[in-house]
Amino acid sequence: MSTSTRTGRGLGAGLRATSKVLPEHARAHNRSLVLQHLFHEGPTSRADLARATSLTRVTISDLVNVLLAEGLVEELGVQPGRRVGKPAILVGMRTDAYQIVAVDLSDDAVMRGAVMTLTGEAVVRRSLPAAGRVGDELVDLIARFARTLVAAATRPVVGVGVGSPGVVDAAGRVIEAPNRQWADLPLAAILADRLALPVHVANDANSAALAEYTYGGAAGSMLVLTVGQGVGAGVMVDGARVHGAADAAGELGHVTVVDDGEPCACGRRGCLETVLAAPALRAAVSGLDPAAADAALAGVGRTLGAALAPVVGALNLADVLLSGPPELLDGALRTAALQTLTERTMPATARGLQLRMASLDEDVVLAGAAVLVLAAQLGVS
Amino acid sequence: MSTSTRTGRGLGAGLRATSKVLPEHARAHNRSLVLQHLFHEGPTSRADLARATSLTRVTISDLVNVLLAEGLVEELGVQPGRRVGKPAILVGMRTDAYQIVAVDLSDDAVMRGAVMTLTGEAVVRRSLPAAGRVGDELVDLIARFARTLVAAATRPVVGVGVGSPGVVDAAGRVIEAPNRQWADLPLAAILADRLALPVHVANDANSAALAEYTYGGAAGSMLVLTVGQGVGAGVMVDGARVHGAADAAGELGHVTVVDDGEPCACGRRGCLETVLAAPALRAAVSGLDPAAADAALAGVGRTLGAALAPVVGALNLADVLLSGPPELLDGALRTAALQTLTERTMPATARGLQLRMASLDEDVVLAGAAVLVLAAQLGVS
DNA sequence: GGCGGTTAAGTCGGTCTACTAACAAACATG
DNA sequence: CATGTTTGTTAGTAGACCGACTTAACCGCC
Repeated sequence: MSTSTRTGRGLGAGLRATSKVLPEHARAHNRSLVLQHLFHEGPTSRADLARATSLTRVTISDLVNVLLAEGLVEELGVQPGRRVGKPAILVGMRTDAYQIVAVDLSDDAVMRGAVMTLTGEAVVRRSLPAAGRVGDELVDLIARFARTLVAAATRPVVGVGVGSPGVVDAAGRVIEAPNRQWADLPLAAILADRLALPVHVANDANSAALAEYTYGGAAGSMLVLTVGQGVGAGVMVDGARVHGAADAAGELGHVTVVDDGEPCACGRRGCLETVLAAPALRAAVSGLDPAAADAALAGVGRTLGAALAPVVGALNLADVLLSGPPELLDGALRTAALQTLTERTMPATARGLQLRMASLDEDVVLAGAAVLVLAAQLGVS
Repeated sequence: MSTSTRTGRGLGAGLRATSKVLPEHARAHNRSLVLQHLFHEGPTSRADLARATSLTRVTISDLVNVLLAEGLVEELGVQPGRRVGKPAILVGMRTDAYQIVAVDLSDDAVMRGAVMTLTGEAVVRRSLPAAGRVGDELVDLIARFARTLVAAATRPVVGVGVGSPGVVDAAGRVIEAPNRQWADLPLAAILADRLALPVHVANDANSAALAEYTYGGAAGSMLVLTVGQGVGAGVMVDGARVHGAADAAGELGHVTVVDDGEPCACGRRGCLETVLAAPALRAAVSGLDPAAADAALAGVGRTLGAALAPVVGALNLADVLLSGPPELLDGALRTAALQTLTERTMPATARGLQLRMASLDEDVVLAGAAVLVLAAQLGVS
């Protein structure tokens, strides 16, 4: 008999909080399963949904009836193909019945926003100069901006998604965003209160990763590098977004990659950002003839490849995506980076690895903000 | 109305399989929640369990009754502290009522195994020379070895855990392990069949990470580097083990870290293993006076720190653990690696980062194999 | 010493969820 | 036109959790 459960080594060290699961949560999960299938695979009959989810037809019918009543799905008539038996009635997700409001704060000079369909397409676009606005004033501006977007929506709005620079926790609290003079700011909660809508906030580069995963068809183990004024990253591992111990996952821009390199805005030297950010790349190739420019870009590519190799090796990533100006990234730089990456990782790791351009354009962050809402409100991603 | 759900960009690309959840799965989850609490926090009253899990006392009593009937928990009398109200009856997990058989295949010369308590302590140890045994012959040997361990157990055996080199998928199939001449070998299924017990197999370094997480009190975002004949790694992200796109996560040993470095067994040059594996370290310091040896080790530490910086930055890890010979690792090497890591990542990342020795000794892999069983059979980790 | 207040645990009935079994509807085929 | 096949619905059942009530055991205070 053992009154001393704690004689083991180091037991009881960390409290791994997990929360209870009720039958209703199970139902919510199954409901999401149905939506997820309809979202990614298109209209499907109840019987096929049952086969795909391995739930019974009865349960599927029940779930579909609820979704029909909510207006999230609709019946689309009988399936075209003529087969034996009673013809199936197709059920499809009404991706145009609801809309999502997305806000992109990654550019500190201009706030960008859109009303989007559930499939990630912008219906209405707005932007607003925001240079110099910081702190609470900026929050006010965002709230007003979001309100105009909500007003511009032509369908009921499911929620509001925000991609913000800085460190953002899972609850949408901005832990720190120096450029915006934000610290420990519960941005999601504030906006949810003012807009009376569900609001979800995440780091902009992490949002980009979500967008490429959900809308861009990227693999479940992948990394997205966003190259713009700075360099950011978002990582998905085994189909889940990586948050990190202090919600700061993806901070690759300020990892040192060049010994005794150029000084960086962060105060140190040789950060990835000092060679890979768009301004740095433009400076590196300005005034050079094409061949020399390619050589310069290839050099950056090799540096990038060397920096990514340990990450790819440790996580066995399937996709590495570059998001940013294609004229700078999608050429010698990408080729050299892929070659270096392949050379510096073992074949088992490099096999099946892709290093390609992100498939979404400058709307990545907006689309990712939409995915935040989609995932949280409907369980679809 | 939208018959064209698939007009979005790239929708329907990847099938993200998730399986249905039934109420009984919810119950299994809640049951694990109770066990998890008892395991990590020690004996607890039903009422306290209810408060900790936010389930009701009714449900907790029901779950506890089932666990009592199974002999997994026991009543331990009233709580010592005298307070108002009816004294609570403590319920404790009977960590000595069941045992786990663990096998460590990381050393190709000798197979190590143990009968372990649920708290990860070895009760019986066995080892068996295995040099030269490969392929099916080795599988036979493992099966017989495991059978003797099962026979040596003094309590009912919950299951068998195996830590193996090579790439192992979630189902315990060894995708490839060149040294053992294994390819696409369903090791877990074979052993489960022969032993008539649940068997779980995972990569040895990944097992080590699990062990440090569960028994060693490591954070939920961490990386364990195992340094021995070779170099392996296991990664946990946000409390979950990383599998990787092709189940090859943690292959850091063969990431290139030195340009034009020493040739490696894998056929390439300058792999981390060529500088960090125990034989390489011993060779690097042999015949040197202490100061020169420390300088050599510090050099390796700096190389290691530079290789880990991108990983730590991308994942925002809280812990990096070194498992291996302390006389080589726990000195100048570790200090230099930590310093380099701190210098090469941004403060937000480096803050709260620890680089320390693993807290478990040479039993790490065995303990990790036990966690495989613990997690899969009882939901505790 | 008795009595109210407090906390722990068990009991009973109700709700929710998904399942099995059986059935009606609609179509293709011979 | 009968038969077989597939779809979707209806009715009944078992599991899982909860709220409300009850019993049990203890403290403290008049």
